[in-house]
Amino acid sequence: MTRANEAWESLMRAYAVLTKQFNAEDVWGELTMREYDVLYQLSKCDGPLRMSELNRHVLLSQPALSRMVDRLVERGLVRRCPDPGDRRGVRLSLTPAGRDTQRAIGRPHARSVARALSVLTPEELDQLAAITGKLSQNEEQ
Amino acid sequence: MTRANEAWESLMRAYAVLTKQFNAEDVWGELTMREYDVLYQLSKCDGPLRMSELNRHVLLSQPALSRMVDRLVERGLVRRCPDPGDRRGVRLSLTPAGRDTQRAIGRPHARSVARALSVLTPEELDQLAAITGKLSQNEEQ
DNA sequence: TCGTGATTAATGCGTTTGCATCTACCCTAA
DNA sequence: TTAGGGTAGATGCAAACGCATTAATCACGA
Repeated sequence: MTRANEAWESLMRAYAVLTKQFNAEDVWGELTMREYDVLYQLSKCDGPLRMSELNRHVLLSQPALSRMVDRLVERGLVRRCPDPGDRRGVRLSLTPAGRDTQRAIGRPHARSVARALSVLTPEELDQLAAITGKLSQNEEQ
Repeated sequence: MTRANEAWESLMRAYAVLTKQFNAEDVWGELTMREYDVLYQLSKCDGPLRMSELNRHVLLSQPALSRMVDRLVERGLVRRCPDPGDRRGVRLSLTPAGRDTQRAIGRPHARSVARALSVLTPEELDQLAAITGKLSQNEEQ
């Protein structure tokens, strides 16, 4: 077993353990964690986001994301507008209600995250962010 | 945004990007990535594994895991035996065919992993493993 | 011994997912 | 201008998922 494989396994394990822990917390209200993730990704970019761009950051297949956006639009949390420059495309953005919901859930969730990662030193947090950032950068081989 | 939150987001992003990348590789044959994960977890422990223990390491709800094991048993890859010490429990282990399948898929997948993580130095790999290991250790708050 | 609460895994059921496919649109080159 | 290949996102459908609940067993104290 190489070092790379051990590192990946350890990363997966941390992701699984922490995700389960966060999911068990009682902060999600009317959303699932996956739905929150979509709202969060949209909240980060001020401008509207393309479906395909959003799909790159979310762990869902393209059809699953398409339908999840359907539901979020129906619930009044997300807006789906045609892209003026590309009539195939779609521009997604949060509605005010969507932004409120994201914030209301994001606050306590951020506290959970901070608590779970409080076992790390500030240096380790920086190292973790730097290393994982490097990993997601070279998206294509 | 605290350092902890940035680190967690970066970790999530790396997990999403790499998972999608691995999933797109043509190495999974008759298994899904989630099914492979179950076989892999079983392959790591030589002794039989309890359902609840396995569920701790896999990103699936308890009922979903129960039914996935059903399918894997039906396909002859996993054995489900009663636990002699606790008649509520179940002991899971790989069949020879399950072990073969895990190895056949694990080899090329391990190469994909090594390639994807080759952007990191050996020191970074060690740091990543150490830090994520620390994260999954304090499983309970 | 018995009863109460906790734990383990399975099942009913409505919802969500992924795969394959489809439609609509973009883009380049002949 | 138009044909052909590529890309964006939606849809049909079977499979898989999560939530809530159940059945069976354990464990401990009265």
